[in-house]
Amino acid sequence: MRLSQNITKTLKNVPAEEQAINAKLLIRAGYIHKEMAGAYSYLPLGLRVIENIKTIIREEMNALGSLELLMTSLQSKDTWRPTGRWDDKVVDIWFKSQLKNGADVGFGWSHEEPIMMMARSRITSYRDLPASVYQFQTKFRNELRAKSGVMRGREFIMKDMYTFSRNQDELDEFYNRTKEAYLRVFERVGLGESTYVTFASGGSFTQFSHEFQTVTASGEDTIYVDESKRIAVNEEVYNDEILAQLGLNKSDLKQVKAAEVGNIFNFGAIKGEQMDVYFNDEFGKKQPVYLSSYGIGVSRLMGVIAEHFNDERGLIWHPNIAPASVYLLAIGKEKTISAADELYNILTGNGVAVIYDDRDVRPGEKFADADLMGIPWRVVVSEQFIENGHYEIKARTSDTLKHLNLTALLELVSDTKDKGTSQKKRKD
RNA sequence: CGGGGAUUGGCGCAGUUGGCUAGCGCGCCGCGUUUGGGACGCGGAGGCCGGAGGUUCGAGUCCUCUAUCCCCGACCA
Repeated sequence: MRLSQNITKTLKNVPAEEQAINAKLLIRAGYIHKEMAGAYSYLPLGLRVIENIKTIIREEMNALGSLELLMTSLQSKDTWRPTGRWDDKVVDIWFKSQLKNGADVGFGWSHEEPIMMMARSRITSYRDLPASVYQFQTKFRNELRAKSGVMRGREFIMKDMYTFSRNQDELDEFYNRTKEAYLRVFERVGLGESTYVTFASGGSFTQFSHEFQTVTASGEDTIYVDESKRIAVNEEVYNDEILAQLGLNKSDLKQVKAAEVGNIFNFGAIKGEQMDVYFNDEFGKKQPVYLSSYGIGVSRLMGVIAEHFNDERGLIWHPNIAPASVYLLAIGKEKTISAADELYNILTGNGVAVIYDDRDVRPGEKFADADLMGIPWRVVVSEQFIENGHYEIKARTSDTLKHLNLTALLELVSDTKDKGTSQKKRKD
């Protein structure tokens, strides 16, 4: 993209109402716009990050054999009746409204019940199982208090996956594969080292659910991390008995703040029984469908990453999710500008995402914006090096300047992104 | 939902014990000089002071109500 065409401008001042680092940086750099507390729009740059995160998740979910679909945001009251979760006293974060005819509708805060309703008439035989679907959806949750920028919104983007299984073993097998896939997702967005599989409350369904918690000072949860085992325990289930059960020693655990970026649930047969979703097994016997559900907060993930990777100059995106790989600018007049135009076309033609700062402003401003936006590579076309066909290149994370010819430049900026799932790579 | 803080051009802020055409910085527009880390000069535009009601000769400033935002806590399937 040409920066002269971008609708946003970077800001020197942050709106005073934003305290969270993620919101400050994302707003200053032009990634998001606040509509109201807990509701943010994704501007062109922000949307690119969201889409890049989604692409990674999509690849990993597809590799599990799950199929993408898209459910509705409007939900019927009847759908939620069997489990009692339409009741505001049971679920206190509902947004609700009425149709013109007076019928109640809810705005989806989860799609567990709706997916079961959908499955009821479609999954009728053991031959239909196992099956898995996922979606990227806007969820609505009427939080009493929105906070922390995009980390706890009333409207947010979530990837939710639902898997139907014939029995507990089959469910567990998928559950464990998904756990691995989730770890790959967090690895690929750059949070691998600071994200832990965390034992958390399983609600009324199982003893535990598994959360994926990223260590960050702005996190809302307190967890106890065993760094060598790469496992953590949420404080909500932290006690001697459970530590013994998990084989963890109190002395190995470190208490840290963390943000929940993913959560996976094992519902067993309960949802199927509650919602009357049964199938006939090979003996013609009626059996409940086993359900498991898997969530990743996509927009929250962007916030956590922004919180996690930044410095005094601004954001620092991992190459896999950055809105562009290269921030290109020319210093000088006609000659360097036309050389930069040419380089822009070459890079773009080679599939490199480029933010081309073609604005008529001084270099210092462009450097500052390149840093604030957090683009992995900064490429400068200048008179000094144009003669021998060299470009100046600098990584966002380093102060070292390199001078490379076109071939070397292309190689460098294309190499930083991974090319798909590690699963895919193995198959190749 | 309990407690605390805030609301004045697009953004950040100032505005004394109520007083005259509500200021400053950033940003924006025009002209010129500039061009390797957010340049400078000159000239401009832009404000129902969150909203409603009240006190007063006079309200950004005082009173009442209300809305919104932020933070701490509670909540978070």
